[in-house]
Amino acid sequence: MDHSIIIQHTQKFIQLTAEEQAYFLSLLQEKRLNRKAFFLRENEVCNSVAFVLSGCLRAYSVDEQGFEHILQFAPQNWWITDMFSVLSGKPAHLNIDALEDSEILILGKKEQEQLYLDVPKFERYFRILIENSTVASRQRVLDNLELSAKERYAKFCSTYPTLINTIPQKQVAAYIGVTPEFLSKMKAEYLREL
Amino acid sequence: MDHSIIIQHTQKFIQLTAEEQAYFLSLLQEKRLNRKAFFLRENEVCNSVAFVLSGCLRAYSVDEQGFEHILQFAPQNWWITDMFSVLSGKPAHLNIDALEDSEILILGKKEQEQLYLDVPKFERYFRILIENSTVASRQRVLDNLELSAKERYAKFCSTYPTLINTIPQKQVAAYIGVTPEFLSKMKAEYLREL
DNA sequence: CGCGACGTTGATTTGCCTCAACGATTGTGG
DNA sequence: CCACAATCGTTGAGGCAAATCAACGTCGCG
Repeated sequence: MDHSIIIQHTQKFIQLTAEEQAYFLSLLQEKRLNRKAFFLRENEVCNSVAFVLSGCLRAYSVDEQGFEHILQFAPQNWWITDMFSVLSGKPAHLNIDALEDSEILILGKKEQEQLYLDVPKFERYFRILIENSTVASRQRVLDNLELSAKERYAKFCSTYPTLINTIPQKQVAAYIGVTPEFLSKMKAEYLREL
Repeated sequence: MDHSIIIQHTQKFIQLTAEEQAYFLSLLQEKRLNRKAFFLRENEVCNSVAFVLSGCLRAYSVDEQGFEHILQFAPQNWWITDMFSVLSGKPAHLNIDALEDSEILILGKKEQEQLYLDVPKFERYFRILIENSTVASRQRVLDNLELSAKERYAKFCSTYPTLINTIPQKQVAAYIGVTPEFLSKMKAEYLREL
């Protein structure tokens, strides 16, 4: 696996010495996830965070009628976890699995806390990531309140241009909050307009 | 104004000496906001965070058709700001105003950064708050995806029992994402069932 | 080959919106 | 202190966006 990817990612936010890089990598556990394999199942307690080296993961919940609703996609260079479970120590509400064969690096909660103590720069790294995550999820709340299904689809296409061509369309539907049938009809109408 | 309220709030998360408390308070600027007065207007750059001592604020955006969509209520003991604008230095998308006569304490961005340097415990305080905020807004995204309007209303009532009786019903509608007319009809139906 | 997952399309239904009219309450200026 | 406007909540008739249900074609894969 190519671990340089995660180092490159940290370098967008903080400067690390070679020793700090090596130490950081030593705390990470690598793992392959085949398509449909789980990183986390609901009702398990989650005590780690995953970084995606290749492939794509998703976090979703399943409602009473068995429908999946996707909270987050995590393609290359994204972190993913159930923050509620990690912070509270309670069982997760989310499922996290792989949409395609993927390679991930896992950072345990204990290792993360130790990392903060040994290399405080990482506090900054993760703080920036969580700040961005908060801004993004708040914006998504507003998008769901003010945009129509068509507008949400258009916004998704412009925000995640690479994902549209790689993941099944029904996964996009489960993210923007419409049925797969309706998304299909929207696309047909959209293309007819061109 | 009763500044002890904010000290009590910090004490839920961190332990402060008398000196640290006094220093913290010295960085805060107090302000009265009458009903309908703004803390922030969209297109302004926001460079501070507000803590509500009394009253209630709200953060909302206005769509193309002039409809308001509420992202957050901030009653007593809540912090509120446009995090996107504070972090990026770009113009705010949100409006923040007072639903009733309110008293707030304002912490400027510079003062906050100085506070982190002088009393690192506050990094922990604000980190915990932002973590909780992330978990909450992510959960709200899922709620909007999987719950019906009736269920969202029921959840709002159980999550914010005090707010239901103090704020106008149309504000609740703008938060859960329905028209005021439809919320009225839902309530009528709800009461008829009892 | 045959099965399962996916996408498409059509007919029908429904949850929620739109528009309009009407009291009740609040607040405000004369 | 009253008159009036403004805001709010309620109710009803009708409309639309999106869901539901069902049928069918396609593709990848064991």
